[in-house]
Amino acid sequence: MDTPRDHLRDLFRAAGRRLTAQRRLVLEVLEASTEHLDAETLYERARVHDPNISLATVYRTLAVLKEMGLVEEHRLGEGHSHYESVRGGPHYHFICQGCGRVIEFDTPLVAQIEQELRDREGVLVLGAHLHLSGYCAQCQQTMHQQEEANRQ
Amino acid sequence: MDTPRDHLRDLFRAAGRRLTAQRRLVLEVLEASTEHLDAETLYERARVHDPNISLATVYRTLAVLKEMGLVEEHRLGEGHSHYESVRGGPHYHFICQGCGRVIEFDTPLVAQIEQELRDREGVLVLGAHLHLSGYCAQCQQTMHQQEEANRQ
DNA sequence: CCGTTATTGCGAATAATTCGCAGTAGCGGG
DNA sequence: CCCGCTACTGCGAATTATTCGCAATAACGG
Repeated sequence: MDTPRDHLRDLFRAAGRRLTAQRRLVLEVLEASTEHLDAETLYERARVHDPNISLATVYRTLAVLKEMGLVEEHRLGEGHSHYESVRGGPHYHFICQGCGRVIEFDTPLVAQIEQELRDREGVLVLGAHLHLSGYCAQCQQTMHQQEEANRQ
Repeated sequence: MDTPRDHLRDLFRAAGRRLTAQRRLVLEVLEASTEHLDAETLYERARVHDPNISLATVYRTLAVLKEMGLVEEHRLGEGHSHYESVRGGPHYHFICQGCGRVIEFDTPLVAQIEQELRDREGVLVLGAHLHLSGYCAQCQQTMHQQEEANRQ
């Protein structure tokens, strides 16, 4: 029976790459977090376990993991990216323009859209990012209150 | 009866902003293109009509237009953004990881997803980006051929 | 036509990511 | 278990994309 670790090494071998301590570490840090981490945060957390790891390696590792489909990159409107390990099914994001809060959700309708596009265009869909934006319930209320205040 | 130009000025006035020649130009360049332009390209094209316009102004104008909802920003995996003037309905993108080709499409299912989220979370959805990726029909074929070649 | 002040152009500053290179370490084979 | 090949790493410098500070300019309401 395969241990998860062996399985991981096989994945790398199959991709013609080497499973290094740094790559394992980056992946572990990502999997240990439920949030989406940016490269800098990831770097800091990884450094706790390996003070010698470099930021460049973090970036290079993220690129590799992304290419292997183990990690997903999100660009939520800021200047930098956030990364997340791919487990469970795909899921999508709503980001509040007021407070920056991110709501994650899932829906089978995206798969349906992929299906449609596959049928219509003959494409092979490997990844899907759905990024809604607007205002969360809380911020909508805040805005209404401000409007009333301005009207005085 | 309003001319389109007057209408544009009103839009800016309503937002407490001024309609300058540069802003008009950036918008015109964007509307004249069917593709998504990045800031640099936009800058070059704008310079044809106004050699003095600066790249900083292009960026600032894009930020304003985006805030006003006249322009949409797309981050399709590269290091930089692409911009597109908002006309017609919303539409979504598939990008081929092989050749970089972008297929635009539309589907009412996204509106349905928005609806669901609105009902479930009480959020107000203002923008939706759906970004699928994978391989186009052509690149899939190319890949199969390469695989066979490697097998020899 | 005037005054206020948003906007611009310029070049410098930042932020995020990538690169070049010399040294290190995976891992397949003996 | 050791060797050799070469992918990978750390480092600091280089790029790329975008933003900022500031003095000069120009929109537009009155």
